[in-house]
Amino acid sequence: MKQPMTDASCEMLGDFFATFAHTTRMRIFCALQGQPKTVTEIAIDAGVSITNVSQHLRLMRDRGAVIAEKRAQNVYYHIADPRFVEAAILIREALFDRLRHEAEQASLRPSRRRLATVLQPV
Amino acid sequence: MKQPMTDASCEMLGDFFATFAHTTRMRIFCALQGQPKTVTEIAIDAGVSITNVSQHLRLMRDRGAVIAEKRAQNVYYHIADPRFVEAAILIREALFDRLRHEAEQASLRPSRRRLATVLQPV
DNA sequence: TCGTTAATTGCGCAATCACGCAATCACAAC
DNA sequence: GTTGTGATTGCGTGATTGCGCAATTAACGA
Repeated sequence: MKQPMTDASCEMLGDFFATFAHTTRMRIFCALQGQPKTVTEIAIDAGVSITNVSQHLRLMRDRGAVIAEKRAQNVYYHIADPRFVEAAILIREALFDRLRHEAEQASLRPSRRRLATVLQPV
Repeated sequence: MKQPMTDASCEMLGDFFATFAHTTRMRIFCALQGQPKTVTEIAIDAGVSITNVSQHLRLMRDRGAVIAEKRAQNVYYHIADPRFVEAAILIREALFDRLRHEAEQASLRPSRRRLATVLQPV
C-alpha cells in the first residue's frame, strides 16, 4: 500500500469492509446507486423488512458508508463517497475475470477435471 | 454499477468483502503487499499465532483473495489480483478524507474535539 | 388533540465466527 | 526407518451477528 499501514488503519479498514460483508447490505449498496432513497424504498428494492433494512443502514451509517438526510417524515440515504462504488466495481471485475478464467480452464481440460472429480480420495 | 447486479453478484461480492472484514485478515493482506510470504512470516508480521493465521488464510484462499503455492516445505501466499489492492487504497483514501474533514470540523468547534488516532501515522 | 405513516430501538433467540489447544499431515534431512 | 520444521485441521467455548417482534419516536394532516 505504498504507505505502511498501522494497526489502527488495519482495524479501520477491516471494520469498513465488514460494512459490505453481507448480501443484504450489498443489495442496499446497489439499490443506492443512482439516487438517494428512503428506507422504505430501499427495503422494497432489497427485498427485506423495514426493520431489517433500518438495522443494516444504521451499521452502514455508523461506519461512514452511507449518509442519512431527514426530509419531512422521510429519511433519505445515499452513498457517502463515489470511491466506494469504484472499489466495488474493481473487485467485482477481478472476481468475474477469475470466474471466466476458471471456466476457460474447465473447457480446455474437461477430461482432467472429470478425472479429478472421479478420483477424489475417499 | 453500470451493469445491474443480480442476487448472485451481491452474494459473491458480500462474501468477498467478508474476506477483509477482520483486523487480522487486513493485517495479513497488508503484509502480503510487495512479495509472497510463508505462513510463518505472515504470522510474525501480523502478530498472531501460526494456527490463527493459517485459519484466516484458508478463508482468504477459499474466497479467491490470496493464492497459495507450495515450495519445498513452505507455503507461499500472495495476493490474487492487484485490483484488490487498488480497491483497498481507494477505500482507505476515502476514509482518510472523511477523518480529515471531521478533524477540521472539530478544530473549528473546539468544544466538540474528537481525537482521530487513525489520522496521525500512516 | 388524535390518528397515520416513516423510521428507529430494545429484546431474545438462533446461527455464525474467532480463537486456542492438541493432533495431524507434508516434506526434508539424517 | 527417525527426527524436525512448517502448515493444516478438528474440536470446544466464548463472543458476536442477524433477524423478527413489539414498542417507541418523529413528523405530518385532519
